[in-house]
Amino acid sequence: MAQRFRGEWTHKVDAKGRVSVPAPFRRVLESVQGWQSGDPVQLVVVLDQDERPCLNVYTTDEIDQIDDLIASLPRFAREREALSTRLASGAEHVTLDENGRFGLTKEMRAKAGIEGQAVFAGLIDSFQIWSPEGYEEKKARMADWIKEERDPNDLFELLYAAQQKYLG
Amino acid sequence: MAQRFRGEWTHKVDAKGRVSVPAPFRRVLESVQGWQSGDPVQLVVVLDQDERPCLNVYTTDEIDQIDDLIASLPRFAREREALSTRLASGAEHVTLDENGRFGLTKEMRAKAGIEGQAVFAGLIDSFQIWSPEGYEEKKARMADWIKEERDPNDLFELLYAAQQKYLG
DNA sequence: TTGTCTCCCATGTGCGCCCATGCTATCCCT
DNA sequence: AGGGATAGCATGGGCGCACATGGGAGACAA
Repeated sequence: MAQRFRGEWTHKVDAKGRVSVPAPFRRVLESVQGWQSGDPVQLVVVLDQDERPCLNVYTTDEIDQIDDLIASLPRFAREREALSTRLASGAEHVTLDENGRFGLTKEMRAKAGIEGQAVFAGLIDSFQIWSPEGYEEKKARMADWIKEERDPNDLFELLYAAQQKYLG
Repeated sequence: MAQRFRGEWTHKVDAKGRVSVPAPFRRVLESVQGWQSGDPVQLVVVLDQDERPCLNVYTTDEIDQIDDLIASLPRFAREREALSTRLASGAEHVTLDENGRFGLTKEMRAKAGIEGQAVFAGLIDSFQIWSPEGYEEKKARMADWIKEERDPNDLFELLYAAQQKYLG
């Protein structure tokens, strides 16, 4: 089992809009199919599907899987275009420089509300980038949601329910 | 896996009706079967099948697949004729100049409502060209549609649902 | 001619590539 | 255990090239 994205880091956004991807995350990005030492490290940055002010980042393997799902839909289906618009138009293919950095475009920064600092938060098979304030708020909301959704308090119960829902 | 069309760019339409194809899109267009460095870059521009004011652009590989798809439909099916009409009559085979530009005919510009600026929007294996206003409207519609369609919260849920619908 | 499209050449700017710096944590040797 | 060397990492900055855009000259049609 490949390593996964775990942990939180806060990094600076420099004058050119560049951010360093946390080194442990780079290790994961390097673990994709076919990557070799020396190859440029690649990733895909996607605006949040729920229009929250944050960016979702995927490995190329992960995004290939999503692309394949979409490609499996009928070519002119409305769903296909709607999903592609979200997952492709609001996205960007990026390669890291030799220091493990990449540039966030002005639009991306604006939509994610990111200025001087960016929080990198691992989500197992992807990670997110938030402004420090946005991230605090998200964490609070998630905690609330978990409390509402489940009584009483067991995360594993939630996981089990989700499994039932999607895997039958 | 080849790179795919991702991201949004807004480029100018010059006095002669020319537009620059975003460089990352050119890279994808170059990735078609048999292309070599130095070869002219080719693409196919098609008027929208739903008669929206936009242009759909495909790689030559992709258009071949669509042609095959149409050929596989029953010869007298209405869908077949409708699709062929759009894809043949309202389509144009184009090669880029050495700066990565091509000329939009007056007719194309008129039908897509494009004047001073053109928005290029990636859709994984094709991309679209819109006027800035038209594109904003489309995105709003797509967002509305997604909101209606899915209960309550995850875009990927919608993706799974679409798969169920089409693939059983 | 006039208008339209195509092939070149020109230009400025922004982004990506590369080199540099300082910090920290780890390891190794004494 | 302590101290010094070292390697990995976050961050800064400079420079050059690729890219977006403008315009001129020629080709072809009306």
